[in-house]
Amino acid sequence: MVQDSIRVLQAHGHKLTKPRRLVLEVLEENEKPLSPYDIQGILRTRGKYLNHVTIYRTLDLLCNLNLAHRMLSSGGFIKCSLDSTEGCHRFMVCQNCGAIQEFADKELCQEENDFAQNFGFHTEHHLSEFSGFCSQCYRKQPQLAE
Amino acid sequence: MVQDSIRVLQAHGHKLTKPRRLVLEVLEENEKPLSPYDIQGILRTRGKYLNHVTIYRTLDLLCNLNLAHRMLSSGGFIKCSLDSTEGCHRFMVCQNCGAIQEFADKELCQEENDFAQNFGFHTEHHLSEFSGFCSQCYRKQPQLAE
DNA sequence: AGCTAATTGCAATATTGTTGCATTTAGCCT
DNA sequence: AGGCTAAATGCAACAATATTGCAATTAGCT
Ligand SMILES: [Mn+2]
Ligand SMILES: [Mn+2]
Ligand SMILES: [Zn+2]
Ligand SMILES: [Zn+2]
Repeated sequence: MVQDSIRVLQAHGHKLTKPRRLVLEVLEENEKPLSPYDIQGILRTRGKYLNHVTIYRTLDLLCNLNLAHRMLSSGGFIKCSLDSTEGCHRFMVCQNCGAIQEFADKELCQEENDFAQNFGFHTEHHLSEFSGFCSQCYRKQPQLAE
Repeated sequence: MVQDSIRVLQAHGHKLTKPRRLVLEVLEENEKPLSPYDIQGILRTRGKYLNHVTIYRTLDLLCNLNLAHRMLSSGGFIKCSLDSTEGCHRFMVCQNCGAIQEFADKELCQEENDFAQNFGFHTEHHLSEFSGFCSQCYRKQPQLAE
């Protein structure tokens, strides 16, 4: 919900502006990653103009608050679809249809922390992207996954 | 070793050219991620000029062969420091000094695969970046990690 | 309603990435 | 060793993405 993001935004002392609400709305509606200029384009088709600088700055802010993420695979931005996963953001990216599913798992985090600990590394944040095939694409075109 | 990468390169039917060797050497020497233009700059200080297009194309190739990776955190490229980890590339990134340590773990992969399977997702590749503090930075400035 | 720090838009610039095509070259074959 | 050719490079032009400083606007407060 856009409303939830707005709450977080304000809880951190940021203002709720029209541009920020518009960007949040676009991210909310799109399950696939969007570039800053994608967002600008989508808004333009609705008669809403935002300067790209504003969009960049908004996305920066949202990423800092973990309300959005930048995907490694595409470089585009996507809304964080989970709450209270501070420090753990995991994505399954279908290499066929591009669909993205975010998930989180405390046990996985724990195991990863332990593993890194062996190197003397103290983990604060976990970020991962698994690429493969979503259930639909796997069923439809199993040969792709050979 | 640059030599190892060259072998992989040739095993896939690609030519070993001067530009490719130069890029491999630069990646080999630098433990931190470099952008294409960084690489060009480094080479220039040695009197070696490479067109940026060539560097882009070389990095593309190296990434496709899993001889290099593009880091999520910085966007820069870094040499893959492990062999035979086809489909699994994990990094610990020190948020203080920027040092990067690559590692891999089959068990972790298995658990992640199983987890994704619950969503009907068939995982092919694992990519992850953990950010935190390397042993040195953690010792020196424990307050940073609070 | 008025105040003010935060935010936005604008303009200019910088950086990063792509494409088509002529030239060069690595690896192979005499 | 010298020639052949597909692969790779460099160049030029362009396209897309990203950053900065500053003046104008505005959200959230009193
Ligand atoms: Mn998230
Ligand atoms: Mn690797
Ligand atoms: Zn799919
Ligand atoms: Zn460190």
